[in-house]
Amino acid sequence: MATTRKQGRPKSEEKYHLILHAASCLFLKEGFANTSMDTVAKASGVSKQTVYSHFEGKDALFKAAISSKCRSYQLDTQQLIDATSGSLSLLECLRKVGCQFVRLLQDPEAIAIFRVIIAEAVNSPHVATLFYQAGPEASLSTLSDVIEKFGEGSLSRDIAQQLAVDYCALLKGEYHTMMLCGIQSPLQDEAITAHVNSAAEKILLLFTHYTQQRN
Amino acid sequence: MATTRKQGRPKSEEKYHLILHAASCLFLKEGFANTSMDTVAKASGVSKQTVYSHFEGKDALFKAAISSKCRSYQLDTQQLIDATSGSLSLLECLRKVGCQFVRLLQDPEAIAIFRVIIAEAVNSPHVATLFYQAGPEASLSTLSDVIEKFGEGSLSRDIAQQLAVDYCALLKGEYHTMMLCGIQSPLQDEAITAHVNSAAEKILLLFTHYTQQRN
DNA sequence: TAAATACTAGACCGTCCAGTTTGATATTTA
DNA sequence: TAAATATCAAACTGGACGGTCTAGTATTTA
Repeated sequence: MATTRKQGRPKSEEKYHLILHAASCLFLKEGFANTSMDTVAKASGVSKQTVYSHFEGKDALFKAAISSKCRSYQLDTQQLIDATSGSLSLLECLRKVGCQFVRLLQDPEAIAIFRVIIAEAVNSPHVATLFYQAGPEASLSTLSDVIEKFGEGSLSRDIAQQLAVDYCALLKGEYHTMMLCGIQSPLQDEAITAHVNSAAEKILLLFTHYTQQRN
Repeated sequence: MATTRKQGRPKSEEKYHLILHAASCLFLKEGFANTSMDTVAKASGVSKQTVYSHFEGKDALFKAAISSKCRSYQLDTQQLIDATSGSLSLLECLRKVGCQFVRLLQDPEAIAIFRVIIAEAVNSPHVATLFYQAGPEASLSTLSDVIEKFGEGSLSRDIAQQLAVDYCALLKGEYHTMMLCGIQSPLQDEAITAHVNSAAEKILLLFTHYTQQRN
């Protein structure tokens, strides 16, 4: 019984992914309510019945589509860990991760995910939780690891965590809210750098304040 | 022609407000898509036709309802202005406005407005802009006035503005995002005070840093 | 009183849409 | 080949909803 294959024609994995991809795009572009199952079927080049054979219903499809998108939106944690063991100073390290973070915040698709999540948070709390854990929570946790490491023992885990939250908050600033409201377009590269530098310096100031306090 | 009264029975102002109130509640609780005109009519104790006689259609009603709600969600600016001319220190002043701000951020109804605005930002950009100006923008502007005043000339308008944004960002922290995602309930009073104190101290640190730099 | 407008209750229309059903074809295993 | 399952195309069901229409009643001004 090594491989108990089901009898009959197997479900096409390709079609599964076609459907998922089309659904993700549509949900992000149009929102949950404005995306119909017929449209999804048409967009994936598949019959409606096939959509229903791969996914139980609209809710299940939404959950699957958003979940798959979440996976592709995370900070590059490996790069961060490399940075701490390298020769970078805290300031340089903060700048590096800050740029990554701001680019993530500015990404139109990430904004779209955020919008859809918030809109459906009441109806799909599970999806919202999933998104939060895969996105913000994971980023914060990595960032606070980095900060703690630079503290070299003179910074409690709590304070490191708090500095990570503060840094993210400063990086968001007003831009994030404005983008969610659709009244701010993504920043240019130069503006991003300037913004990140400013935020990183502020955090560094707080960091030295907290580490000195300990001495 | 002092008062050119229209002939016939006048529209009832009371009914207008009943409709608006019911619509606001429903839009906030259920969102735009999940609120039907029939439900609005029923909830306001008015016939459907009357709803349509007071408002052109669902979009117009939404716009009016959200606009009216926005008006009731602002920082108490008068109180802030009083505070600056009183004997309060900057720290005390920051604490005071911070508490007000956090309470606003935590208010379930304010969160609901935010959610609806974000969800409909693409379809109703005008409403989103209106909300942003009446809410966040107005608060920020008042707050930066206060900070600038405390700078007593040694703080440029730009820096004051930036500090105001930073303060708001720190006050939001992760809580705001979490609440929008529905994975955080409002803080207790003690927690609010602690959070506000911590943020205010950080801003004070930055404030003294920037003012000393000028000397 | 007469004209004009507001309001009600409910039927009605057209559309959209989630999900089902049907009947034929394709693919896979036994 | 036969049984089993996937897929397709298209029709269909049932319900929700935005918006209109009707016919009768209420209120206001001239």
